[in-house]
Amino acid sequence: MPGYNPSAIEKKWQQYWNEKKVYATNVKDTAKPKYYVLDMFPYPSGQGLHVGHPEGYTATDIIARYKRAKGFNVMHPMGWDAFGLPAEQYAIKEQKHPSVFTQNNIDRFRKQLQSLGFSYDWDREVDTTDPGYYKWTQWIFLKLYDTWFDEQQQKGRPISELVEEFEKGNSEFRIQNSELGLAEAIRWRDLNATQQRKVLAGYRLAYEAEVPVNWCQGLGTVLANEEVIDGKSEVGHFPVERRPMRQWMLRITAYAQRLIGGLDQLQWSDSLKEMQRNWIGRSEGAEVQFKVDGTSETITVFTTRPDTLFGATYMVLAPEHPMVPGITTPDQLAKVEAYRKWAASRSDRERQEDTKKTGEFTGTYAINPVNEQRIPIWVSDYVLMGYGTGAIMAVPAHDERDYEFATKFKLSIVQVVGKKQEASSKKQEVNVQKEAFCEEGMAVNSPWIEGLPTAEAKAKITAMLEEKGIGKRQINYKIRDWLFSRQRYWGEPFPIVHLEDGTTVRLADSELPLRLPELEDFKPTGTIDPPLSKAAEWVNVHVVVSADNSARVVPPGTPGAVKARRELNTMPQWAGSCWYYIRYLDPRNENAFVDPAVEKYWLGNSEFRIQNSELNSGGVDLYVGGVEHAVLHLLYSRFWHKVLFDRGLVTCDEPFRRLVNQGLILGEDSQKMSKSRGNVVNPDDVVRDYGADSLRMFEMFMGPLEQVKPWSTAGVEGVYRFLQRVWRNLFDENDALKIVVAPQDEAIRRALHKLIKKVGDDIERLSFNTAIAAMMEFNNVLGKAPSVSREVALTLIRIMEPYAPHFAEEVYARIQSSEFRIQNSTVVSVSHLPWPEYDPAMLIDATIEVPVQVNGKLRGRITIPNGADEATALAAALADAEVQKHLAGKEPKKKIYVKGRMVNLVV
RNA sequence: GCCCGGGUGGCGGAAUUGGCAGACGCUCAGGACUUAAAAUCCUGUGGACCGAAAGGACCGUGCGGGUUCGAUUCCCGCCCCGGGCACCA
Repeated sequence: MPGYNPSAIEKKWQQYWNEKKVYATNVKDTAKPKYYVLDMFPYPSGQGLHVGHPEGYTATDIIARYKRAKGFNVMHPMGWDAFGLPAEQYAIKEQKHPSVFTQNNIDRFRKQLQSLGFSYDWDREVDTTDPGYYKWTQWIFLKLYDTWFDEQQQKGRPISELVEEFEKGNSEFRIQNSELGLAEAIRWRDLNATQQRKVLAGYRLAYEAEVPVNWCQGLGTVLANEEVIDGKSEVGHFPVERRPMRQWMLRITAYAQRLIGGLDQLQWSDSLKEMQRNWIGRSEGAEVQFKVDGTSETITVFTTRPDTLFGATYMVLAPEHPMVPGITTPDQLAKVEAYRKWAASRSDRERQEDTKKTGEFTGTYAINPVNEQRIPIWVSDYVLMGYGTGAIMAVPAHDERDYEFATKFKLSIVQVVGKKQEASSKKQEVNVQKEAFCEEGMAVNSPWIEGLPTAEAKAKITAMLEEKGIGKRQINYKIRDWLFSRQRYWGEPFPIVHLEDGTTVRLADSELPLRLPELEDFKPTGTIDPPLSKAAEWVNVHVVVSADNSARVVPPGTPGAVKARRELNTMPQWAGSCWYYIRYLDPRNENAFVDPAVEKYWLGNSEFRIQNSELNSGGVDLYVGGVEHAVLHLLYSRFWHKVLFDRGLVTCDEPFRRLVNQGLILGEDSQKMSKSRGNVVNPDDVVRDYGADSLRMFEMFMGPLEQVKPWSTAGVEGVYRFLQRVWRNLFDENDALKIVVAPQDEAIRRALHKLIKKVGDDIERLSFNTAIAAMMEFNNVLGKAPSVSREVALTLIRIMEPYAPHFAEEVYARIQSSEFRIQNSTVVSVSHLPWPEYDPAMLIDATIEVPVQVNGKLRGRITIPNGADEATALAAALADAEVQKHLAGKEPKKKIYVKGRMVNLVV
């Protein structure tokens, strides 16, 4: 059957591209500017590909193909984030090893992706479950383990440098460890090895801690804060409870300021940056010390409104605050203890759902340091131990929560902020007895800062507190350290062993990868013991520990060997995806996680800057993926990257320079696609019925990439018809090429040059839908032409290639073979043609049509020479019959000519 | 409650720097081809008004106001939708 037939051509070209490695990247071709375009790492689920996947993947593929044609060295890889719960749970159910299931899924996913004609360099494929990959995940973990954060320099430094600082006895680096109760004057060399390890453990970016964690019984593991939504697990929606457990943590809080600051230079959407800022939650304020009346103790509170200090009429401690038992009076003790028990029994969920104020009076008073007033100290669970100091000064006049509490427990409310007086406006009443006034304004009833606007009042009172030694400026963050261990089998094992003295040491690099033990039964144990506890032989080892605290596993009886137990937890799924974009650059390197020269070219931010670009081109140039990773992957990954940067292992400080979130594709009924609604579209079916090129084109034609939009089968047919129409403009009813060698008429050549410019500009700004519209428009014009020249045909398919690569390749091959035989040895591909240049002169028409308005309303059109001056244009406008009619003989009092745009006459 | 997006025909959307609102596609209607249908091609398709017709005049980008010769675009106030955060002091 003649005509455009995708099923007959697509497989053929996919195979050709694969065999000839048409899209392989030469990483060392550093003479060219680089462009790194990345898709978010897919989890190869058993469900296979969803129509949402090709949306982002087609967008990046268009960019990749376009940039190659523009002379860039393009990195466009794909791989698998393959560790994780679904495969493990399925494997348990099916009594198979998860690796088998994972490999099957990967094969299916790869096949599906290849059926869409993406120009990935498949030789760079990575798989997080491959020991050749996770060796380096473990290696990076050890870099975190071997790094401490220097607050002064705001930078991660090698732990060996901390040891040097300790050895020097530098007073700025006091040896601290609460467990050991070390004295001020302690010298590093006086500590034994165990003590030294315990001290260092308190500084490492990867550390173990006994903390209240999110335990999810349903998943049999703990979860990070970011993985818990409304008290339930993000995966599977199982209930999550607070439970103290010893777990591995990553000190992401140390990087809070850098993670916020780094956002400014990124080309990300405002909403995404805002989500990260909110999650990190920076608050500027002050810490203030309150004396406890009748004792020598002080309570430190954190406030963002130090200007309201004069309005603090009581104080609240979190129920878990360590000072509560000590300060509670004997007659209140029973009540306070009962309250503490009750509060402890409440889950996070209950707390979130029920925000009614509860609490008890401790019987004790504090002294407000600014006015010496005695204020009662209460205990209430509306103050959280995990934020600030776990204690607040309550200012009910200017804080809604405090107001609610004060009203309920009949505590006094004193106004210390009023509305700003503005000369013209009437003074509006603020009645803090009726309602808290939480806005900024002007300090009142506050001797030190009377009459000052809020911002100034904050600054002044903070300075005064610092001067008097009763407070200081303080910045707090909401973000908590990242809980990094999981009680599951299918993840990276920690390259860590536990010694009998209760300390941990790392494995030496030469011990990596630490492979997962083969287990018959890798089900969760039903307790907090991870499945790896079942691998007794693997767990119990003998090691030799070197001076730098790294261990090598040795046979028992080796001189110097000591007993050790391996860490039983595994890493969370996020570990592998934190750095995959680096591994793609050098995926088979066995000696380094990436070759430094390769890293510098592809990610470095100084030497290979794109010419004439104001933007710093370091990192991945374009990253496309779903918004669901806003505070998970994207935060974790930035954190790891900054640590690697600090340690000199990568040369740019942000991994993803420009990031775009593709919008969700809804079902044809504008509802979320779901099996239960029966509105799920399977890409395989679309490819079968219309071909990959139509699927690709339609997904781009639906609307702006970032927007949520519904699927439309009629719309797919629309772009399919478009491809057929292009085909028919080039081939006759017997598929004989009908293009001619004679030059094309000028009107069409002009339209073509405009199209070249339009499509290029639109791709640059990711406006793929308008580029397709322009191609359609051009093709409509072409269809009316008596013939199509070879030059026009080649240019058109070159422009279409990023969108419809199989189509373009087929047409190109037919044009080629009609003219000369293709040598078998050379790889011929339309993708090797450079992007066409447009001739600026061809964009300018000799005459232009300009609308003429009278009093702002469109009344006529004039045709004038392009570039005509104002006088010419106005004369033409005034001479126009329609315009004359509306002027009704009146002389315009104002004549406006916007060059080449329009004329407006005002009468 | 707070923060960030957004609101344009029957539908998806376009209008890039304040300058012809509705490009392009879908849908629908009419026509050509055909014994017929499909496919294909052509014409029309924001609303309402006057006119037999050619044509003419009006309204229109969530709502109300403002700036401007001119506003989908800028400013103020409000309504609605989507997303995020939420006792974080």
